[in-house]
Amino acid sequence: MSTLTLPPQATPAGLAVDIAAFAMHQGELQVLLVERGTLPHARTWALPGGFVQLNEELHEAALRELRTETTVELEPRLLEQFYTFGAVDRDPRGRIVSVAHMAVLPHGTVSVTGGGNTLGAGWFPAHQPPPLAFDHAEILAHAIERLQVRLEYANLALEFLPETFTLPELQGVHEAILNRKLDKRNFRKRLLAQGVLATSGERRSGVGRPAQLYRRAGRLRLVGNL
Amino acid sequence: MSTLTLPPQATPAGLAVDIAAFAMHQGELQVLLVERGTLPHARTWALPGGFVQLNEELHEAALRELRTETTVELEPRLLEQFYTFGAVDRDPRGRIVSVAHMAVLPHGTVSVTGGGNTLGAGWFPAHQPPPLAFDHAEILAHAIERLQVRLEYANLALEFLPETFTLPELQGVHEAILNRKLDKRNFRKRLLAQGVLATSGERRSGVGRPAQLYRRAGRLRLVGNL
DNA sequence: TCAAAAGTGTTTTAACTACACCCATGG
DNA sequence: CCATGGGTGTAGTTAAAACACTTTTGA
Repeated sequence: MSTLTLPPQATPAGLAVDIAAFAMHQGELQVLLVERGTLPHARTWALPGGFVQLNEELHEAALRELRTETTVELEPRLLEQFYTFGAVDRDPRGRIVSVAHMAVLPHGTVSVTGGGNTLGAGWFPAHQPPPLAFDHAEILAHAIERLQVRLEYANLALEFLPETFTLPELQGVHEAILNRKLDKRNFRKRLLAQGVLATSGERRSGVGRPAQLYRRAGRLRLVGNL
Repeated sequence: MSTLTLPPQATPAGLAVDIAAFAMHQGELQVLLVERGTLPHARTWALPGGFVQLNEELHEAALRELRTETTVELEPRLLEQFYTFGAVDRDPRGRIVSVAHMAVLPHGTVSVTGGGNTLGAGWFPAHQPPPLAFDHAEILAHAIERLQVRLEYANLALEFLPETFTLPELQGVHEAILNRKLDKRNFRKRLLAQGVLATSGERRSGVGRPAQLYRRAGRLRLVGNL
């Protein structure tokens, strides 16, 4: 597992992945964090992540770390590498380069428990995270930025919701990601004009007037590269 | 230089950088390639690149490789990491992960010669490159995509030009990067409305009517991260 | 005076913003 | 009947696209 035929001029560095995994809970954008159980930064919250194995692809490593460090029940709906953090001094253990990924976990992904070397796992407000280990605060900030960019031209918000959903729910996802309020009428106009939503006939009961249910009319998203 | 205190679970991989360095020549977007002198892919054209040293930042490694593999006279005006290519089988020597960078070399960067392990270096049409080693064709394609995106909201095209330039020259840079023709009147309107150009008084003589010279009125670009 | 390249305006269209009231339901 | 949340339309503004002729210079 550890034998390697690198050329002599290659100075091996530690290769890691970190994952900023997002979900919506209580109408808020939340990020999945783990409490580190080992040094450095023991008992500090961090993004889930770990070292890449020699025979696995980067996004496979990200998925594996998500699954072993936190018990999330569902498959991520989107997993995308967004930047590689490689500052010489970012990890006191030596030169460790982290390929940072952004993941979207679908609706229903709620209970998370620690696993592997972590003391625990939990959801935290993505826009106001607790103090984080290493350079993970920076990584998280960039992940949110990328999430906001993706929101525009992929219809990424759908990934946060169950198969059928109402327009106010969808608007809530957009607002939580962008961290600002949107105009109801303009939002509906824009989304419906895209033609990617189909009405799903039924209605969902609540406190006030029932809302029209929609489902996606279009394509799927891929987990993978670029 | 090669001693490292990585934790035991870290499986060291080779860490490399590759650079897609662009410049404008003869009104065409060109990319800097080197002819490999060593196996694998000896005598094949490739993006300049190489292994990152343990004590250097990723963008420093990219600059160093640019300088040692190709003799380029000038500093790049922009150097930006854009994606990390880490497929298990992308390099026959073993697991080597490449943090790909995009660079813009300013006007005047013309003569390039090989250096280091390369047999030679030269400029090639970026949109129609020769066959490339490893996964470098894919890397180059993504670099061009990123260049096109950056063109919009950074005024990146200025980086390809000397300090003073004419609007037709600037339009030519945009057209070469986007690989399509633009409308002269709309281009001028849009660029001048941005207010980042200042007239530079003088005029440059040529075949037809002389053109107004401009210079940037605004900010500088940084070499570095994000 | 001709060739060659620079320069210049208007109209149409699409997209985004701001903004206030009525509707359907459950309690 | 009232509280709660869902649903609807218009007018103004801004940004982009299409489109053809005149001006300045050197040869």
